[in-house]
Amino acid sequence: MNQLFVIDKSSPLPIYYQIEESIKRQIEEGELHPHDVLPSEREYAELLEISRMTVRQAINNLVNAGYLYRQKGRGTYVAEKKLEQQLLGLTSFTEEMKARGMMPSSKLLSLELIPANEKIANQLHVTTNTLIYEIIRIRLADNMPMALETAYMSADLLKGLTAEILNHSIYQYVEKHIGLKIGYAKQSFESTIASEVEMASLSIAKHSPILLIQRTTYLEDGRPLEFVKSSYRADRYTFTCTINRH
Amino acid sequence: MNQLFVIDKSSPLPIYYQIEESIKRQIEEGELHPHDVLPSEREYAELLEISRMTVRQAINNLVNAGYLYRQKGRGTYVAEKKLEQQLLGLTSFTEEMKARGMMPSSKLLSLELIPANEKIANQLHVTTNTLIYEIIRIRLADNMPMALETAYMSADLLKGLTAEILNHSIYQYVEKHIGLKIGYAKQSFESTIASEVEMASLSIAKHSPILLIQRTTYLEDGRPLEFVKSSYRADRYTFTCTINRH
DNA sequence: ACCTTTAATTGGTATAGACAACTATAAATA
DNA sequence: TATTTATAGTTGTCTATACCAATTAAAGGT
Repeated sequence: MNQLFVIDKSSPLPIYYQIEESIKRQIEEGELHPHDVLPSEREYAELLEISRMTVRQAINNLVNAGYLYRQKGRGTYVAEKKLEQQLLGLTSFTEEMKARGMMPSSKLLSLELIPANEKIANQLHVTTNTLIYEIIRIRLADNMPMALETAYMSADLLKGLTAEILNHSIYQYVEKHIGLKIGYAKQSFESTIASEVEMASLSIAKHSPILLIQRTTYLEDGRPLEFVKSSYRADRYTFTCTINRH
Repeated sequence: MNQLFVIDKSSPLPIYYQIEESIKRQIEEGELHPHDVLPSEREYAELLEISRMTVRQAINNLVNAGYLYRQKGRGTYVAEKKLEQQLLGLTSFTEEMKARGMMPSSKLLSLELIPANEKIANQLHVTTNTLIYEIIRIRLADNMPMALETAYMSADLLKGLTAEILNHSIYQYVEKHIGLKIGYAKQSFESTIASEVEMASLSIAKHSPILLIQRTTYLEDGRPLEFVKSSYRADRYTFTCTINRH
C-alpha cells in the first residue's frame, strides 16, 4: 500500500490544491512511478476524511496538466514523465535562457512610441495609427548574441514602459506588477537566410541560416499584449515546445 | 437578455456536454461576442433546471479550452477568438495540409523493421535493438514536394503497419482503429541549409534554407508513439502553433 | 459632492449522496 | 472445460446545499 500524505483542513490553501501538490511531490520524488495505479477516489476521500468531489477536483486538474490519466471502470494512473518540458510552457526569452542555465541580457537598440501600421494594428487588435511601443533589441545569452528582436506592444496595457523594465522579464512584470494574466501565444516558425542587418547585429557570415520566430502573445481574456519578430542564430538556438492534441 | 438554449435531460449525451456545445455554438454564430458577460452560474442552473455544479463543469471545460474566462465576484466572459488556431492543436501532416485547403500525399521511399539505435530507443522508451518501423517519405501538398520525413514508430503499438495505412492520417488510424488516445507532442525547430539528399529529394537549390522539425508524439498515458524528423522546404512552409502559459 | 457602510451578486470551495457505465473477478451453469 | 451470470469496485455524471471571498451597487451619513 502507498504511503499517504496529510492535509490541513484549517490551512488557507484549498484542500484540492494540497492534494495536487502532494501527488505531484510523490511523483517527482519517485514514490509513485509511471503507470502505477493511484488509490481510488473513494479511498482518498475516506482516508483523508474529505468529500469525493474534492478529490475529483484535484485529480481532474492533474489529468488536465498531464500528470495522471484515467480509465473508466479501472482506475487512475500516473502518466510517464514529460521530461524537462514540464518547466517550459510559454516563456519569455529571459525566462527561457535562465531555465537553460544561461545568463540572459539585452542590448537595447531602440525604444520608441510609434503609430501602428496596418499589419501591427491587426496583430494587436487596435486601429491603425494608434500609438504603440516599438522595441528593438539584440538578445544575448552568456554575452553571446543569440537573436535580433523587434517587439511591438500595446501602449494602453503597458503604460510608462522604461528601458529599466526591459532588462528583466517582461512577462513577470506584466503578471506581478500590472496584474494582468498571460494566457497563450500564437507562434510561427520559418527558416531564412541572414539579411545584411542580421549579419551585422549577430556577427554571422553570409548565407548563415536564421530561425525566424513570430509570436503574438495574448492575455487570458484574449486581448493581444505584444507582437514579436525574432531572428535567431540557427547555429546556437533550437526552439522546443510541447503541443497538446485537442 | 440573451437567447437561451435548451437541453435534453433524457439524451445520452451528458448535460454538461450539451451546455458546452451550446455555448460554443453561440460564440461561433455571433450570438455572444468577445468580452460579453454570460448569465451567472446560478441563472443557468435555474433557467435550465439543473444543478449549479453541472453548470460549473461545463464552464470549467470551456475556460480550460480558452473559450471563456472568469473573474471572481464579477462574472464569466467570452474570450477573444483564437483565429484559425482553434482548428489546429496537434495535427499530422495529412490533417494539417487538409486544414490549409491543400491535397496531401506521400511518396514512400522506404518502410522497414529495423533494430533501434541508442538515440531512437531513448526517444521511444524501448531498449536498444528493439525492432521498430522506419518510414522514409517525401511529403507532398498539391503534388509539390514539401518535406523529406523519416519516422520511427514503436512496432509494439502499431502491429501490422502497411504502406496502405500510411496513405491516410496515421493519427486518425491510431485513434479510431487501434483505440489509443494521442496526448501531446514534444517538438523542436531549427534552421539549417539543405544537404545533398534534401536537395535531390525536394528539388531545391544549393544553400536553400530548411526548417528542421523533430517531433516525439506521446499517447495520453505518456507512452511514446513515434519520433519524426522532417526537413521542410522553407520557401513553401511556415509552421504555426499555439502555446499556453503554465 | 464625497466617503463609508451595507447588502446583493458573483465565482470558489467543499460536502454527502445517488445512480450510470464500465472493468475485472468470482461464482454458477451448461 | 467453457461459457454465462452475478458481484464488487472503479470512474463518470448529477443533485441539492452550504459557506467563503471578491466585487459591485445601493443606501446612508457627513
